[in-house]
Amino acid sequence: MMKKEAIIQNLKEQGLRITPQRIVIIEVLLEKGHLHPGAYFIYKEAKKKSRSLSLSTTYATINAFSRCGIIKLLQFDGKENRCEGNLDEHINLICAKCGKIIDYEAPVFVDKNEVAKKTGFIITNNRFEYYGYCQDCK
Amino acid sequence: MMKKEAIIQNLKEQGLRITPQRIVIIEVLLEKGHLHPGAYFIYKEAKKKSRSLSLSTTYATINAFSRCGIIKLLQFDGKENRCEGNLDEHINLICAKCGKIIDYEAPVFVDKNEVAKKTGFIITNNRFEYYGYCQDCK
DNA sequence: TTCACAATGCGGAATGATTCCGAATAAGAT
DNA sequence: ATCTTATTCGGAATCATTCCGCATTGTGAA
Repeated sequence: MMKKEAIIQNLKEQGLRITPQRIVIIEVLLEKGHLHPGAYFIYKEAKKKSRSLSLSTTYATINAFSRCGIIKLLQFDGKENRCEGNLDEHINLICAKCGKIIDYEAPVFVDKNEVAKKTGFIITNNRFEYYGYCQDCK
Repeated sequence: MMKKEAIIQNLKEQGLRITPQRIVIIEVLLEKGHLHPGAYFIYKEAKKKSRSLSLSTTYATINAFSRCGIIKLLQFDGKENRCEGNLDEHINLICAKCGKIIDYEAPVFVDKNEVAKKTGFIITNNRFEYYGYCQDCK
């Protein structure tokens, strides 16, 4: 994940305004990003620093950051969605019991040009996950 | 995907009862499984054959089939979940515009034993997806 | 075949994370 | 300092899915 100043610069270049709310959310993402935090967790953490922050602003900010490529949203049905700061192609190991998400660096050898040639499908994004049980829960 | 009789046999062995509702849903899955249908689509199709079928039964049945390993559920936040009959490890190409899902057979070179050794994580299930635009939508 | 009973089906209400709304506020350019 | 418009806020709305209590029905045993 980028440094705070670089993120702010990035947002400015994309025409987004830098607000106190967005700054505290950036800080939370930098401090807790490795936990793959959900919106509510981010909201709670950020609210400690900026008392008047609302949940809907947190959602709007997360979505804006995702559109800008600052973070990636991991969407789950029935459960909370989660934020990811590691934008490199990797596999997420997701514990079915405690919900912990572990980044596992492993190159996935798929040739995107070959996918396009075979199927006509243009790849813009990916999602690789293994479900199971983490060390603590198995 | 298995043949109808094999699926019924499989369900019986796992202690599930064979009801008319379940039979028509099996039929729809066999006929339309390649479309990766959602619960509502399955409900609509199955209702043509069995007039009194309810949506909640359709959900319950899909969940039961998923638990029995007949199908796999692809869960999406905000959108409908989708059913998958292809239980082999493969990558789904998901069109961001029309929602079409294409099966792409490609071996993923991850050694599950090595994952367990490195991280202590026991893999039970997987989800590999590429998002982008299909031939018709790009 | 009938019986018994747990599994299943049903419709409708509840759920809950997320989005939407309109009015108030404030960031950033001139 | 002023103006424009993105952003914020709280609460209401959304919507796929699950839950609820009660009615049916599949299935094994008698």
